[in-house]
Amino acid sequence: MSESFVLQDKAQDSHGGIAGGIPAGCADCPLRGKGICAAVMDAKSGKQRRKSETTIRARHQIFRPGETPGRIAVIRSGWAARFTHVQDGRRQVLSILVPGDTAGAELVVFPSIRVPVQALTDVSYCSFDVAELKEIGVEDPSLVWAFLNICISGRKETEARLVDLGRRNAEQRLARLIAELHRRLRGRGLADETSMPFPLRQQAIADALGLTQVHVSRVMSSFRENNIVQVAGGRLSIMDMDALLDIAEIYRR
Amino acid sequence: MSESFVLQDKAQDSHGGIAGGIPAGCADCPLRGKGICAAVMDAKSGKQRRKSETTIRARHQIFRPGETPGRIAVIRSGWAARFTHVQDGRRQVLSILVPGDTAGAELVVFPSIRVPVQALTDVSYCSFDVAELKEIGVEDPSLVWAFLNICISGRKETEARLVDLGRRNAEQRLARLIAELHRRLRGRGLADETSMPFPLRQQAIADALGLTQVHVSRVMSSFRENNIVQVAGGRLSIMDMDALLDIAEIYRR
DNA sequence: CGTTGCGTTGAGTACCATCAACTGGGGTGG
DNA sequence: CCACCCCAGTTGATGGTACTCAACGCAACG
Repeated sequence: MSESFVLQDKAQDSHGGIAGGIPAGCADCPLRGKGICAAVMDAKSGKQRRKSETTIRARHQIFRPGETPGRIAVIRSGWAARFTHVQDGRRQVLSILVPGDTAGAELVVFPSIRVPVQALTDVSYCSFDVAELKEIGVEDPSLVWAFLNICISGRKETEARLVDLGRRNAEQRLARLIAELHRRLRGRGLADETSMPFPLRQQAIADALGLTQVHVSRVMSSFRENNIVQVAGGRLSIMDMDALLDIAEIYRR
Repeated sequence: MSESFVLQDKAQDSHGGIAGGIPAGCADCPLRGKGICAAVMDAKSGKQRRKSETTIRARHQIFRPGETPGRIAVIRSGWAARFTHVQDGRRQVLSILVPGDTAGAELVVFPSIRVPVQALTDVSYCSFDVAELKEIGVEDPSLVWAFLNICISGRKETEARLVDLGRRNAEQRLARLIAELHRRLRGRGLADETSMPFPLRQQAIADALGLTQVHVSRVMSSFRENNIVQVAGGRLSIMDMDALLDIAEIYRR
């Protein structure tokens, strides 16, 4: 259903305008021209500079609750998850972040982190200083619109997940998660037509879908037995896209 | 968990600044000075005028899917719900709107309605023209920030609900819904310490919590039997706030 | 070669759904 | 005024999806 990432691919401005001002390391970045990066680099003032790229190991946290990092992260490679804990220690994953996604956008409004972000694989990300972004925003509202865009898209995505948890069974949830991830990765050139990188542990899937790891295993097994999807070597292959979308209740035009 | 409505009560500017430009009907509005209304009325340009107040009957829709109303609604009285349908006809309520809440904020980014909004009671609301808002936003970014604020707060709320559906049982979900609504209404002076207006049908609660109406009835009954909450005459009374917050796993400082 | 992490599988169970019957209030029309 | 219906909610019986607990397989790793 919802597009998670509607950020319009802005006109390729690689050779025009502020070409000379492109921060080092962005030149070859596949995310250049999209999302926050596009908005920042389109900004009239040349103030903002990408902070140095940071790398963080799998299982470590990019943002910790209570922190006030003062910077927003754009994932450049690897997968991460935003999550919360409940009383008894179980987790709920709020969203899964793949390259091109933004973490910590709420810092524009709230100074401190309430939703920790954990790297699911080794992750490298670029940081943007919130204070600088705000300054730019004053002169150039298009940046703020870009934020609004990201925020509203993210909310749409969260709401889609809410419907899944409220009104769909485990098979549908899993089928939809897979289809959704595939669609997002495809849109960024990170997956081919029937397969994609898939570093998610079953526990992470369970935490995202409101299930237990054991049950995710069962549903996965049933998908495998029915030749619908298969996971091997860190990749997921969709063997029967029609069946998958059928279970997911996603209809192509 | 989350404040749904963090919009700072801006300084009372009723007698300063643009006092002369306050649209008719706003003068006595309790929402004046909050949220979008505040941002619009603080805007330097005097362009925006509140559209005439609209009233809509219970069960009717404020926004219909596919529509491009070109205006955003701020609920002035009554309750409404944003929802979606799934294949088999069941519904999932994405959020419940009470006076002061905004409906259709996504129209700033997407022109057409994807999430219908239904009035749960008779509802009256004020409309703001999206095109005009955008114009104002160009001159005065603070309006866009107000939108960001609303959007991020809304997302926080949705995510809190996501955790409920993913990781909490029916009792906890209901307790949390009640506590949350009470907190929101309290913040707007629409509820007293232990009771609030409560026009929700059990089916609407079920649709919000991912349950069936029958099960909501059972949980409600158990709350009543344990003297925790009670619904009568369109109002809900919290007889035992400690027990309620305890079930909800909400801890007061 | 023990350990650790991840996934699989089985047995028993709980929570909530489903189906269905029934109550009671409020409106409407005969 | 009463019969009727509709709507919202209650209650009971039954069943299924997903949870819990637990054992086990397997690969990676030190």
